[in-house]
Amino acid sequence: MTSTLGYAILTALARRARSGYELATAMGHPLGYFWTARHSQIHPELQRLVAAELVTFEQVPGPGPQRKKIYSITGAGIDALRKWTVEPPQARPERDELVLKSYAAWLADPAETTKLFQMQLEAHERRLAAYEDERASFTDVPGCENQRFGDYATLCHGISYERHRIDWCRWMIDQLGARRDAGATPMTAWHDPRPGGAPAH
Amino acid sequence: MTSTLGYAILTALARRARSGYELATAMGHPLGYFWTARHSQIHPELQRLVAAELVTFEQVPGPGPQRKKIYSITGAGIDALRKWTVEPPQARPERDELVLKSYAAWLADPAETTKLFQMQLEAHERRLAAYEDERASFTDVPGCENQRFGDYATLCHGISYERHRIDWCRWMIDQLGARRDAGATPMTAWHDPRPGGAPAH
DNA sequence: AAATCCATGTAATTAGTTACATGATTCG
DNA sequence: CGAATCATGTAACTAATTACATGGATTT
Repeated sequence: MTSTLGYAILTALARRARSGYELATAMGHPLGYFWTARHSQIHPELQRLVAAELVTFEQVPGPGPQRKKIYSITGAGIDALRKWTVEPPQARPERDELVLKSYAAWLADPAETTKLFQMQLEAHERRLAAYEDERASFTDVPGCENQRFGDYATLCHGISYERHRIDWCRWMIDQLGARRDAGATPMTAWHDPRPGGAPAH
Repeated sequence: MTSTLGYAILTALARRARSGYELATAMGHPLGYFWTARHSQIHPELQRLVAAELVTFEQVPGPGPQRKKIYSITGAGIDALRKWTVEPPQARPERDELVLKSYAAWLADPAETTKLFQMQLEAHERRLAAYEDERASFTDVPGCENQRFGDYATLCHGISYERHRIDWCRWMIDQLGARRDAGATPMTAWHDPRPGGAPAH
């Protein structure tokens, strides 16, 4: 019955008890990289989770109008989360505006399209660098029963995703700059660099 | 003013005129891989696009209650689409249920989590094989001013994406099976296979 | 005769964003 | 004293899905 947002909140509370405010800001890093919600969505969802007895709260004094609530996950909450974790995710329809733009790119000015992909490429490169820095702060690879395994696994996903995006943006930029008569680069050279030598990242 | 769905429809109509029904089914392949909508969303959006004069329609007889409408893009529609294509996409919050599950995986039974990732891996492998088959049907790489460039570019994106997902799922499965005491595999060996030898795909 | 496809629309509901509303504490 | 932070909530709106509603043509 619980929505995916509900499970995202349970996932966060399983790590430690938090206030609704903390949850809303935690939907920044690292949870926000793969699930986000505003406080206006979080507060009503917490009320539903409390009603379902998957979560409880403890009222603690201020700051603010003395009404800070610290939410924690219950035993039933942990059980529900465990079950949900191993169930196949419900298929979400893909909606990727940049890919859509690439599908319409034949209509646009190649120089302008190149600028767009250049900007996107740089954004992905910045994100990749930040993720790699963060990964470097791990001295060991946490075992899968360790809470920190989640941090590491999602970081690995982020790094892999940014690299995929960087590869594709670079290929797009190359295609957009290719002389029509000289023949475009077949994608294989870009996207299957594993066996032999490859363009350096 | 036009929504992204509006531009997705313009992108489809720029290729050829279609009925609302055809648009709804075209949101299957290939457009559906990066933008989808149901007919209940498409029909009202078409009405808005007609009102904005970005699209016109021609009523043609049946089948059905003699009210089939063939929509085509106008000159103003092409202009609007060209402008939109090179503008930076509006940031969409990431929502990835599988990554969220990986973040909660430390709580779940590793054997069950492995099953989940194994299923996901197989689905990605099937999709990759289908995309690669489709790519093989291209005898040349279309130039970026060619309408078919859009098909090729989005196909390349799909192939790159599926490979990234396959890499990550395999790494997850490996981690979940790793003996805790023997030490987990550092991600670098999986995710940075470029310079040296790498596990075969 | 029934099922499926072609074809277009509206209504109800859920998910999510933006804006509105309030108020104490802390830092500069 | 003003701005930022901590803190919780509701209201209005947009986006999107599911369900409701209709009906002719074609295939089994």
